[in-house]
Amino acid sequence: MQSSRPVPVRRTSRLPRGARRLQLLQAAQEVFVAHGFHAAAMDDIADRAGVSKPVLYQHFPGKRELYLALLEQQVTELTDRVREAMAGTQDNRDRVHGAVGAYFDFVDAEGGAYRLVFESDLRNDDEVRALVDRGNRACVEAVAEVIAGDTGSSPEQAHLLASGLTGLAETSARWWLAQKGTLPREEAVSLMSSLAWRGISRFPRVEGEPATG
Amino acid sequence: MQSSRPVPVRRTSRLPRGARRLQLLQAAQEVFVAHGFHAAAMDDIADRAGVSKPVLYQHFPGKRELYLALLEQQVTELTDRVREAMAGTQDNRDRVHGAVGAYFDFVDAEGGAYRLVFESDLRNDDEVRALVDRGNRACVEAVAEVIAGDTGSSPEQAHLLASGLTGLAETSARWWLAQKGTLPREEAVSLMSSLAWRGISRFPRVEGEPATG
DNA sequence: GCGGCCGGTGACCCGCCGGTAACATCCTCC
DNA sequence: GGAGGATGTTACCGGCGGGTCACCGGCCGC
Repeated sequence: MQSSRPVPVRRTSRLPRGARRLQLLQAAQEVFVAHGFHAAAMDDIADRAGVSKPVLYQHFPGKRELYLALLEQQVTELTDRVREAMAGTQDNRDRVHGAVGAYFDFVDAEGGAYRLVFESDLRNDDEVRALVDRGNRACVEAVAEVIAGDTGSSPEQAHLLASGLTGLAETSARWWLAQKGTLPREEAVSLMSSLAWRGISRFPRVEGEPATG
Repeated sequence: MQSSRPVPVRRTSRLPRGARRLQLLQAAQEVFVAHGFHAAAMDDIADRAGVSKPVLYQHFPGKRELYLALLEQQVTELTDRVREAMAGTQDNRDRVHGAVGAYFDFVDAEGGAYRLVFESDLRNDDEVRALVDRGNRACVEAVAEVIAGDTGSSPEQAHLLASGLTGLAETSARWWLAQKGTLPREEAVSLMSSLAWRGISRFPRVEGEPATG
């Protein structure tokens, strides 16, 4: 009963520029996450998007720039989550719980995009290194500010402590992800935030903060 | 006054096989550390050793194998340091201090070889990933054993806690290295081991261990 | 209904780099 | 003092993959 027009369902009908760009980013992310930067070929990405290679170059100047666009997204994603966790409360115990949770959520996000940030195989590229470092420093800074404010630590000490705590969160989140299934998220987050909190609370001297279980 | 024999001081006189092999490993490590696996060319390594490329292939079957040999050295180096720190005392506070110190020393070793382990850009290679993971797990395991023994934690909890502590040590060590000069090693290690110890001591329930300042 | 243009394609180019083949040199040992 | 086997060298190959060129086709406005 329908018109029997041939229209043989092109694998991916033509897309307006904006939509195509998003689809390409999606495809590129999947490939980069799965294989890393070096093992990912532009042909792979184009194939994954059901499109030919020149289309990629109509939207991005090169492989590296495509990668950088995705990386920046994820770096921003993580730093936002961490900053929100730190700014969202005045209770330091909650801050720790929230920040640890932020790392767990980031790592657990659909698609494994965290790999771009934590397992990039292009860190020898100056721009990539700068981007990743900037994200790291932003997270450390957010934590260090509170530490410096609430303890007698020097800025150098506060930053070192903060880097340790972010490392604790990142590493345990990744461990939990790898062992997924053995511990529910909430239990893992609670466990690790307890560890972090017991460590950092009442450091050198706190300005009046109850200890916690 | 000397004999005017031409003998134009060969850049590197011939070497017996064993010595050459060591020299090549050294040169390769320098190049891999400086540029990572992908950006390092076999020609670079050969040049660095003052030798031509085929010599490399007389000693190693390929670039990947050369890299793996170096990587394994460093993985072993780290796990040995950590295991020694855990086995070298019965005092858990000392264990924490020693283990944190192990990470700091590893990261601070001449040549920056730690990058092979912590910043490898070949983790998408199965064998590389397996090697790095094995090292990580060995460190986590060494720490988790003590935690599981001295607290009421389940094995899963103990391993998660241990992974967090190793992450704390690794990340803070690398931060300290990057900021080198602002804090002396002993102060940094003491600070971070205090943080870790305050966190982990008296976890769920310890079997009788004094808290520490 | 047709010209232009936007979105898309197949085929190609070429530089880099891992890996090798063929040849040179020197040291040893008899 | 010369055969033989290490040790090294020069010159080359081949393919992988990033990046581009010339071309196609259908839809839109006149």
